[in-house]
Amino acid sequence: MQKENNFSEWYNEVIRKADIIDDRYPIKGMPVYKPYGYKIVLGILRMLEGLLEEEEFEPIWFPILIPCEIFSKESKHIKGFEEEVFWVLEGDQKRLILRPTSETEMYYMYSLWIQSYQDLPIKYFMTNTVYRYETKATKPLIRGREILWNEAHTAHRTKEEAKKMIKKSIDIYLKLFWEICSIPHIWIIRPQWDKFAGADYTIAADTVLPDGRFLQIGTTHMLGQNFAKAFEIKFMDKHPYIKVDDCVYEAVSKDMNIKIRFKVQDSSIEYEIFDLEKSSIIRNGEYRLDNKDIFMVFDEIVVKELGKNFLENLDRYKYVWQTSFGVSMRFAAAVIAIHGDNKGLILPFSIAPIQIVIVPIYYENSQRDLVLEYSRKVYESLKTEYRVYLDDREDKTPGWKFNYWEFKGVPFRIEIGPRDIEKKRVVVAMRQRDSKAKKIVVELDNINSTIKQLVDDYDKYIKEEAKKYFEEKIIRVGSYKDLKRAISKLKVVKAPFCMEEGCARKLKEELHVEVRGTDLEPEEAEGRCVYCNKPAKYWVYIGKSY
RNA sequence: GGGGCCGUCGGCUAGUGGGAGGCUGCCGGGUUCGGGUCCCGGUGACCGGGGUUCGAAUCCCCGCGGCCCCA
Repeated sequence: MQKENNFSEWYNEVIRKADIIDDRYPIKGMPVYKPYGYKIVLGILRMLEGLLEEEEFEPIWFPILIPCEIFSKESKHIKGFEEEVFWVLEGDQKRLILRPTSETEMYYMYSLWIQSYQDLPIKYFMTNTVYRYETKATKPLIRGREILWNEAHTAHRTKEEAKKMIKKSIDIYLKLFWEICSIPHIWIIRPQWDKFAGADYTIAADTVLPDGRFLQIGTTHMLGQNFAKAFEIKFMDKHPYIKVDDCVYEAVSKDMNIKIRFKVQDSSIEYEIFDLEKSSIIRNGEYRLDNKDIFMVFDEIVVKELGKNFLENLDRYKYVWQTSFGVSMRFAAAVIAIHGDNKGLILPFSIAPIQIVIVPIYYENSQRDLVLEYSRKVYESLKTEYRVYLDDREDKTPGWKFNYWEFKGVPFRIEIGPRDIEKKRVVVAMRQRDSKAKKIVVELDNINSTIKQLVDDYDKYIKEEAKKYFEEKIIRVGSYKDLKRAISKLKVVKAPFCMEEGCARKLKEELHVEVRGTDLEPEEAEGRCVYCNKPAKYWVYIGKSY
């Protein structure tokens, strides 16, 4: 089983043999996730939930079914998804769908919940399953019809806040992807023709699998006010008048360089309009209050004196700004595919279902009890801090167990035999890429502190390996010839591009590659488009993809 | 959306019109145990439905499922 030569075969074999999935369940694209595999996926999702909760997101649950009228509300959204939803019949009527993503069902309720700016921001997440009717070939964890994932949905008062949330989502995912799981990846702004249906723009994290294909492991969407308008998610905003003193209020327009100041009296309001540049009063006046709300009178004065444009937010009944972002179990596929080797899985320490396995070794029955007792002691001393498993099966030889647990990607193995008991030590073996485990003799007395150190070493080791791998996967090319050669060598490329959709389509037809998009800070290109030879606009990422 | 290939014990596979066999796993026993011990015995399958035929795992049709290629 060669990972480099035939990745697809390797992947299929590993996920079955390592007890990740059993795909014999007879529905296309719906395999069973076995405990070992499910624990990996859950471990990742729990880490993510923890990170979200640190940022004051709250968990929430919505139903799995969406009435089709609600689903259809945002026109671009439904266009993007209508062909790939599962219908649920009510009687013989197609009225319900299995959610393919939760924007519509959530935002239907958001419109009921949000009334005031004080209700904002809303930051909810949901770990759930979504359903997409895939007709093409499916692949466990990578493309299925049932997707386990975590989606977060926020609503904000201003565009700026929403933008900040986009940035925050990237920070959160960066922690999960790189710091915790050591998956190298790049953040890419998707081209307009490839954004999420209903979004203003989409930013996605892409990694590259060993077969040279991009795999999207996380996405974050600026939804703008598209869903807000479709679902009427409006709120009464804070008035723009700032109280500067007793009975004195001010409003400022930086665009117009103008400030207006109100002084509230018993039955009237005096106002002064300043030119901020010249710091002089342009004009002033007085208005009768007539028992009206002072802020309504402020509005009247502003409109009359300065026009509706003075404060763009004078209409205080506004649509929210929204973002949504998600990470699916696809990410677990990246962890398996990128770290694994020809001996099976290699798992990041923090998400490994079993972090340390203890293998007792003995030659004759007289040693057996002693070794097992010693092994149990070591097990007890480690189990509060780590997920440890004592493999005391007697029908398997130590050599068999070594290979078995290495296949499953257990980071550390502790070998305990008669020699170790004598010397009050253990042998710790660390999972290594494509070679036998690295063995380290550890004194029993400082086993806990040594393992702590070894965890750091292990983490650093898989990060270095992954980084090396990833750096070789992305190649900068300037010509079509080089692009073609790179693709044939199972790489993805960064190339100058004209940014025309038609050009991207032709590239897809000819080389079956996709234009994935630009860097977050798009890198301007000076030369010619790698395909059509017209002047290039930006360097973009191009490659085959899942 | 279009095309191709495929489906045999739990897994891998041989058999292409007339005996369903091997390896592995699993169960029992013995032997081994610091890198997948070895031996003996047992267990276990033709994806579902229809058709052709004296006779079908094998040929034909439909369905379900898998893999690959093209748009």
